[in-house]
Amino acid sequence: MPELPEVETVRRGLEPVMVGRRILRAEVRRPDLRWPLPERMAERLGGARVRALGRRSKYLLADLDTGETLLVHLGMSGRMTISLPEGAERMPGVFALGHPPVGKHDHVVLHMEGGARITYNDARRFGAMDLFPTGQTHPLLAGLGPEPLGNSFDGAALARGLAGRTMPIKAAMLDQRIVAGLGNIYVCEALWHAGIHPARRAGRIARPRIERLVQAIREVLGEAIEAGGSSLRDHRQASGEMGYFQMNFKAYGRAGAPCPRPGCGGTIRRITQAGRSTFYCAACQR
DNA sequence: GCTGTAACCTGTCGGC
DNA sequence: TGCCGACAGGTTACAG
Repeated sequence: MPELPEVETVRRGLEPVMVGRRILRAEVRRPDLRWPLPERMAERLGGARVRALGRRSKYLLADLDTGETLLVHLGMSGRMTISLPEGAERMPGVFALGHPPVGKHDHVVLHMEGGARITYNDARRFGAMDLFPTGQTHPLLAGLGPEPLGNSFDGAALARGLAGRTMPIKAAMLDQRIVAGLGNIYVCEALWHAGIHPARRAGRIARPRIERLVQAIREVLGEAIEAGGSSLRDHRQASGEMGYFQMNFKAYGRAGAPCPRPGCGGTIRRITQAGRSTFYCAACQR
């Protein structure tokens, strides 16, 4: 699913209906996501006020005034959608009024102060939720590498992460310990922009090309967030709207199409690496 | 310790 | 129209 831009888009959509507001009631309809939901989650969320809504890598983090933080991961197919009751005052980021009927894969529903309803839907149940003491580091966050849009991510940091690695650069960029938040789509896109072949050994990429890759990652992620993420099968913004970055894909999902780099003339190819599809241009990615 | 692969679960799409 | 297999944005466990 959702890679960093999609999760950030969802976070921005949820912020106006969550931050500063109380969760009046939490409804757990199915407790077995990737792991069982935390004990008494509905009781622990009910009545809590959301102090802040942040993001680390692909995880959403809601700090509550109960001293706990709600961690949410959307897995491959998870969605968080907002609905407002009929007749409610319109809010930024929410364009539809009226609560839709609860769906088969709506696993958790948060009834918010102000009338908004936030629904966590995840058909494949690869997603996760947990509660942990605010200020502590959750085990799932402990080993994460630098945020690709943060100040600590630069050529030197990436070079340190790749040093000595014999795995393909594509696999290394998907390793959340090296850089956190990238997934299959944006790794393919960033490697295309940087002109780096996805099968190249990670530890053998020259420093100037690593710098170029860092720049490509920042640009691709930044542009994707501005476009509201990419909507393929499952992703929607919290408002229910689609994202539009898929219109800008240069390599991902374009097997057989001409490489869009001016003057290249190559063709986008699809290969399988570590069981995942990789799209690249063999002519201009070396 | 590092790397590659299978598995988790469900929906969608294309081919026959 | 219906069935079947391939594939899908992530992450973990395990084998080599």
